Amino acid sequence: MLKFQNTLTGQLEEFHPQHEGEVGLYFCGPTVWSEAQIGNFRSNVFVDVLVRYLRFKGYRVTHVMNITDVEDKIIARAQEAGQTIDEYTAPYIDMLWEDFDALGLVRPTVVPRATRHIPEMVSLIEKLEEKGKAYRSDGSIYYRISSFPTYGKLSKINFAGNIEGGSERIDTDKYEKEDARDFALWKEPNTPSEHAWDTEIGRGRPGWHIECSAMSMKYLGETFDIHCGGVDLIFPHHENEIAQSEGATGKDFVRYWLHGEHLKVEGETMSKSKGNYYTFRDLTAQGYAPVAIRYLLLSVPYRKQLNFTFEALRGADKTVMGLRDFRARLKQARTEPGMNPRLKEAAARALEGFEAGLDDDLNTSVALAALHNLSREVNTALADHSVLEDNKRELLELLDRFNTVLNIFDDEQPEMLDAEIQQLIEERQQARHRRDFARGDEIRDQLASRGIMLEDTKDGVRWKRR
RNA sequence: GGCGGCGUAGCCAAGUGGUAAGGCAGAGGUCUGCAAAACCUUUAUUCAUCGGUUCGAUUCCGAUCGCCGCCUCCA
Repeated sequence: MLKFQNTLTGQLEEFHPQHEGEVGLYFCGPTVWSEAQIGNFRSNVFVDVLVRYLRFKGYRVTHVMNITDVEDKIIARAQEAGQTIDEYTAPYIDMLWEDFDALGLVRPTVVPRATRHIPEMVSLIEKLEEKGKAYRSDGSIYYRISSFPTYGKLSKINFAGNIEGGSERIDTDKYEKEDARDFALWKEPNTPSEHAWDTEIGRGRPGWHIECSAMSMKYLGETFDIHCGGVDLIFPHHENEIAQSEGATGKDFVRYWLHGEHLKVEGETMSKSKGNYYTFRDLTAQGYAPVAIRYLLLSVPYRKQLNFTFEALRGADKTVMGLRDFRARLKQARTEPGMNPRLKEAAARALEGFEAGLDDDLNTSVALAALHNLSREVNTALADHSVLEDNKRELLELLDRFNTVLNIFDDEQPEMLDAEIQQLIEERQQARHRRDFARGDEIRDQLASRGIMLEDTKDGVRWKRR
């Protein structure tokens, strides 16, 4: 039984989608004004595993990830560069998809862009105005929080006590707001020349929060199943989404709120000033494999802070290699007909452990342990040739099933060798038959320098690319 | 100041009121012409510290120390 820790209720709850067999899921995607850093990708990997596991369980998933391509910083920077908003954001969006592919992230079903959904936002704001939940001030439109009594239910922030303590941070003079907590739904242009949209509610640009409310409800309905994001979005972003959406529809907005924890780097906050700020490309440029980064990011349950260290990343790299070699070895194994009951049982146990782990609020650590235990048992069996034909088939199918969720085995293995390399391997075999080990080692080193690692076995020679 | 999370072997970490998953690294061994790979064995009497509750706590409670996050636009 699949269970999630729901931020809204603070409880571990059984998951039942509102429509049998179908799941609507929204993830607050990136703001495309700079290159994303690895912490962003931890959230992406979390959502990726979540979507993949829901599909593994047989659900049809509509996976929506927005792109915030309009925002004050974007408007300002585009203007500085003399570019349109689309021109300014295009390279960051291209980079996003390259990183997505490299990390093996499944593409979302729908990727709405804020700039393409201004009418939806406008009509949502109009609806709020009609209901008296929004007001105009100084050319902008604000949400009236006093009209939404349950404000704070997601973040559990007690505003009665908080306003007193933290009020210095709110510059009440700057905004003509009724209440310090009120937030902008629609902002008037700062300057007449600034990029803005002419709409029924005036000239301006949307507030950040309204984007997600408008786009999620457009594609998933007024009530949908799962909304994900990083913990930092709980307040105010998701709290405001609830206020806007529920204020407008009068219905529950989201049934399960799941929030991913942040990343620490070498035990500290990642920040540019500390020099420990890394983008995905920083790591791949240092030679770390994307799949190793993926493995490290998914190896710790999403609700736990993950301490990102280079030692751990190197470990992840070795681990992924080991698993990949394990599958390749199993694939190449020569087997006798039949089924070894011990291994059949091991496979069943692995599947059970894998599902039990992921069912428990997506505990990937436990799921991976099940895979590693299977790997050890099968490796042992491989060593004494007790893997039989039916086991091999069943185990390979099982690994493929696991991989639909984990996506850590890439199929690099049986690509065609260059004829030249093939020939060298053949030549080495002949040299070894002549007991000419010097020549054999020479060829082995030659291949190694080209990234082809040889492995001598009783049955012949096995190779792999490194 | 208010609220929340965490502190488990060299590193990343799971976990539970009944005696410590998994990965990486380390040590020894098997195999091998040497390697590599693989396999086997091994690596925390102990879960930040100090108290308390309990027959029993790493797991519950309290205090202390340390780290991280949120408290208006940062995954």
